[in-house]
Amino acid sequence: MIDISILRKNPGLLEAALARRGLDLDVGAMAETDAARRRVRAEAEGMRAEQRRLGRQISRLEGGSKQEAIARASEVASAYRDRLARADELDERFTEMWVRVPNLAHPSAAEGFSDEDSLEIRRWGEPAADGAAPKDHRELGAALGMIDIERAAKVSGARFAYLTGPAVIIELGLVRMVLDFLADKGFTPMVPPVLVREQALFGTGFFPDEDQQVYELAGDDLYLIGTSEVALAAYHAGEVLEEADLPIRYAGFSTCFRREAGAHGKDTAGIFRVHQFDKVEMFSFCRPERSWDEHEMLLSLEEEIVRRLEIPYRVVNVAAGDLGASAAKKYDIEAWIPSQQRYREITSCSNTTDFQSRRLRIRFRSEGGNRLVHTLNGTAAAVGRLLIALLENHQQEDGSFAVPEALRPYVGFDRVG
RNA sequence: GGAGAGGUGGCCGAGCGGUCGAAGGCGCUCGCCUGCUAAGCGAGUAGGGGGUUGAAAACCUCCUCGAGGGUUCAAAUCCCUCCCUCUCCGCCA
Repeated sequence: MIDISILRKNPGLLEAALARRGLDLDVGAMAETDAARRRVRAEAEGMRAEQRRLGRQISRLEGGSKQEAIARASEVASAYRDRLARADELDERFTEMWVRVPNLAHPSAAEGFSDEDSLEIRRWGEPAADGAAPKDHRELGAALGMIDIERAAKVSGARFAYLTGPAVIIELGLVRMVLDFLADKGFTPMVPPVLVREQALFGTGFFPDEDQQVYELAGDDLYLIGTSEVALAAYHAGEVLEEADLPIRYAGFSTCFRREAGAHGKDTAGIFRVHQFDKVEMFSFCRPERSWDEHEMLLSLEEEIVRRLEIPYRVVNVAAGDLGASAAKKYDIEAWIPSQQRYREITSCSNTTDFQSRRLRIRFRSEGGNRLVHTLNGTAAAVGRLLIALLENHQQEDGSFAVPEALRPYVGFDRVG
């Protein structure tokens, strides 16, 4: 949710912002409904004030004059109820529209509407030439006893995998390496709940826009998170934080669940796009003034992790029209995938400014009143995709996999195969 | 899963149909006192909408005592549903 004052003071600006995202929402209807709801609510409140005045008199009256006053108050009360119902109705109609308005894209977000419009910022490392790394992660994973997709299909269907043997040790080592690295930078490690209420998903902006991506439990009003961002953001919902405590940074490790509805036929090979994977996610609550610095910092941490794993990558600035509802700006890191001879997304880092904190009511105490914090999130390690990048980029001529130096102390071996 | 007790401001905690957005305490802010600090004394201190204003301040007003409904002229207070916490029993990694 964005600050409503832009609708009241500068609807043209809002229209332009929506156009930049390729959205065509009826700003005029929003402004009209907003004005109507305020007018009607003011009328209702006037009636309510009168009713309360009468109520206070009644408590001091006796006998006949009391009965008379009660009759009068009764009339006012009923008129108020009608007006209030009308105001609630208008509120609801307005909210339905307003909730669809995404965050305003930052001026520095790339122009365009799809992933092809992403703006490359920089590259690092030497991409393996075609043929130099002959096997894809699927072949390697099967040959080295690390990934079993066929049996996963038997048990759970398409887009699932068993990680087996050395892959498990590598996952745990990777997670531990990244948590150590982040703890050292002031992040508090967390293992959050993976089942959350609807409110957490609405608060983070996944609802109503991306509800088709989210698994819902049949018997309970709970949903499986697609990223620990949801549980980490909602952790401080409704709270007033101390300014001196900011920024508050968490490193959440959790399994993530995604329905991948509408992705049929896309990335069907291997574990690039699966329904379940484990991930370490960075999340930060900070003062609004520093969120753009914080964004750059989170990106730099992501890059450092990928560099330590010696994976060639590039950083892109995602196009405004390709952003999720909550993000004002987003950087993706894309790893070089030799078998595909192109860069593929392995991390993503967003500044959601006050979009989530407004919905979740997360504020901080500051001079002159409480203010909304800014929230940011960034992938530290998406295990499945990192495993792909690691296997393909560090495969050896003899078909084995060489563990990158930085990871060796955490896994206890230096090669597989 | 069964039984019981609770959810009140930044925190603790009283109130159990009207004068209550709410006693008291802690914390915080300002002032006084004091070699310094502590203590003491005095004052202030919930959040969120809307209106008014060029904007702010000031002012007016509504909402919020876990959430949502209901009864009533009037609800923190009575009724219903749900959520959460605690205790006991059961079950369990």
